[in-house]
Amino acid sequence: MELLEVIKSLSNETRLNILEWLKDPFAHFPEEELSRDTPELGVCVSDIAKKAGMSVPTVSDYLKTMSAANILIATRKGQWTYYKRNEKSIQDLATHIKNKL
Amino acid sequence: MELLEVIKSLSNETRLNILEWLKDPFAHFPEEELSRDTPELGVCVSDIAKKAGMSVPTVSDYLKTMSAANILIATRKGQWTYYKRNEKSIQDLATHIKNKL
DNA sequence: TAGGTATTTAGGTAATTACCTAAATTTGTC
DNA sequence: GACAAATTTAGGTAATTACCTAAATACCTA
Repeated sequence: MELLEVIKSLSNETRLNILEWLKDPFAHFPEEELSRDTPELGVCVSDIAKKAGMSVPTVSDYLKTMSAANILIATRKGQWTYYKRNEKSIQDLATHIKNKL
Repeated sequence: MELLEVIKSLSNETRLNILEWLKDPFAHFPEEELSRDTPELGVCVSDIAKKAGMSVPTVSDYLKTMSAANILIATRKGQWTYYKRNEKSIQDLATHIKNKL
């Protein structure tokens, strides 16, 4: 785990919000958006961008940064890219801070 | 705890290094520097700046940022300001990431 | 009060990050 | 192949962060 990269990927309010929204997508995104597709893959870029109130390219880049840091998992399905949390990496981060930092 | 403020205070390589050096000062700073004063207060600004290879004002500002985020504890004694880790806040951060993020 | 050391504050420039719009790419459908 | 939708890439500007030097402040001791 590249601690600095992970921390940097979380050092922005919108990115931190996205991570929290994805903890419980049904609480944060309209049901009709989620149920269009397989919700276990996560939420697609444009739905997240809408929720964040930011442009799609900006949010696309945020999501890419977070999945490069391994905090999110991206799944391409057709023309959509879905993002969900990488729970293992998030727990690894907590453990690393607890024991090593 | 202001999660974003804490994360931002850690989102820099030098600041992250400082936090690690302070975990075991005797392993990272010359003994004669530490023993000049009461080591339980931590390490003074100029010793940390020397170790980091950066200017004193830059490091002074880094340390201020980290103690504003409550990750370090500052103690002024005479003309020196000593900094040590705030172990409780670091554990709180780990717990917060584990359970809430 | 004078002078020395440690630190902080001020003020500057360079690098990075935060966003945007426009253009290009990918994938699905007719 | 042509068109449409979703995403990504490119390229730009504004804001923030990363540093520095110089100046100011704090505290000690003679």
